[in-house]
Amino acid sequence: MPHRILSDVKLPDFKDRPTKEGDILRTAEKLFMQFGYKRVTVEEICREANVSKVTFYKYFNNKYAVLEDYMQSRLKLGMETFERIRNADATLQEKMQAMIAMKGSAISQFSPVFIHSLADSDEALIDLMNRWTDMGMQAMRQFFMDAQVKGEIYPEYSVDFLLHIWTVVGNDARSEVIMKMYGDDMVKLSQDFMNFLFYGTTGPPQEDK
Amino acid sequence: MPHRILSDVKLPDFKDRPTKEGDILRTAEKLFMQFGYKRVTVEEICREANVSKVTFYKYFNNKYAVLEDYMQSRLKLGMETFERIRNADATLQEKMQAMIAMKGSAISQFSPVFIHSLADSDEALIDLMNRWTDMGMQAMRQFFMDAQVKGEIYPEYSVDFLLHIWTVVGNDARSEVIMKMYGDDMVKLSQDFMNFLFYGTTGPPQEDK
DNA sequence: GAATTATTTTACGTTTTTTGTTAAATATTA
DNA sequence: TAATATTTAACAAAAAACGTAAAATAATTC
Repeated sequence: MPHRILSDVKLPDFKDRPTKEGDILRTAEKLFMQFGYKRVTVEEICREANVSKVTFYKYFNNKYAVLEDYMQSRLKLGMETFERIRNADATLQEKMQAMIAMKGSAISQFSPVFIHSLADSDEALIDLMNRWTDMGMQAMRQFFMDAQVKGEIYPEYSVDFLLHIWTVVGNDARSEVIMKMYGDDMVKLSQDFMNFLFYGTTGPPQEDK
Repeated sequence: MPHRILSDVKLPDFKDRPTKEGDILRTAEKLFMQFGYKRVTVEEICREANVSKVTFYKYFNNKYAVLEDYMQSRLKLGMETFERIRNADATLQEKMQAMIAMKGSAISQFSPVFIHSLADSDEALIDLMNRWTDMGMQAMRQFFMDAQVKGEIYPEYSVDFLLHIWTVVGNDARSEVIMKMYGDDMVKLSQDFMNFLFYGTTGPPQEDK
């Protein structure tokens, strides 16, 4: 059931939500990803999001409600986006680039810390998330294996190593530090990351365009 | 003032401490780095370190005492080690490899999260740490700039980008996931990381030994 | 510009978490 | 066997986080 143009792919974030509620969700996402669910307090979310506690409790019953809301949106959007990229008419490199350029590199949607912190939360949520994560990892593994067979990737790396690096660098690509560094020049950002992923510090071969 | 053989360089960890005290320090380090100082509780340190609370309070007055102890050792050892590598008779690549192979990649001694979490702690500690961090970053920047001039590094990358990637990948090199992945095959680990840093997924040129 | 709605500030009582200590039981080491 | 180290369990005290209320400001809408 393929196809759509790759540049068409975009992950909408929570930007469609009314400001304050969106601020809360975006901030919670950031904090959850970095520190896990439990370590983050609602007071902290409020502080970081520039939202007062009253406003918070106007939109959400408690921290857990934010988690549910966040997970639901992210999973839905993430799955759609990933499938589109997967089925797109494009080379491996183009697809990887699309995933990086995308806010939240699709495949590493949830940080290890976050996943771990959910150990004793709602069963249904965890299951859903695990299924999604597994599916993503599986697909990514396939990407890398194919590319290795085709000789596009150095065959000595273990697939697990590549998978891990991809996760780490992917997560980093949307970190605050990087964002500040590149402003909104997402093109340059994803270019640099792609070059680095493919060619390391040595940089791309010189016989370019 | 230079010189010593590079392979001579090793960062002793807290291994010289009697078991339980060492366990506490090592565990605290890991947790502090990942989550910052404030978010970590002494009960958590105890749990992770397999040490009872009474034993903890036998060796340390409180969490802050652990922090001080940890910082002091790390800074001292880190500075010595870094200086040795810096002054060693070796190529840039060899030096970088040495830093990665070293437990704790010297330059990115302290995680951003940890540093940030110290915002409202003891002045003296913070100053010390900042001086050390700045020094390290400065030196690393010099490394990269030199290498770029010499053509060893793709000149299109900004030094800030390289510095950041180095920090991220360096931090990752000692993450749990990676450790589990490589067991204790530190040679293969640092080899893979070096290859990746220098040549990306494409891997090293084929005219090898 | 008046009325409505959204948001913040402050304050507070309640609940939960974390702290640090005690005493007794169990391992470990010399 | 004696001395030392460590753990378990229980606990009071302190600190942190929760969730709500009332009144004051800000922003929006009509």
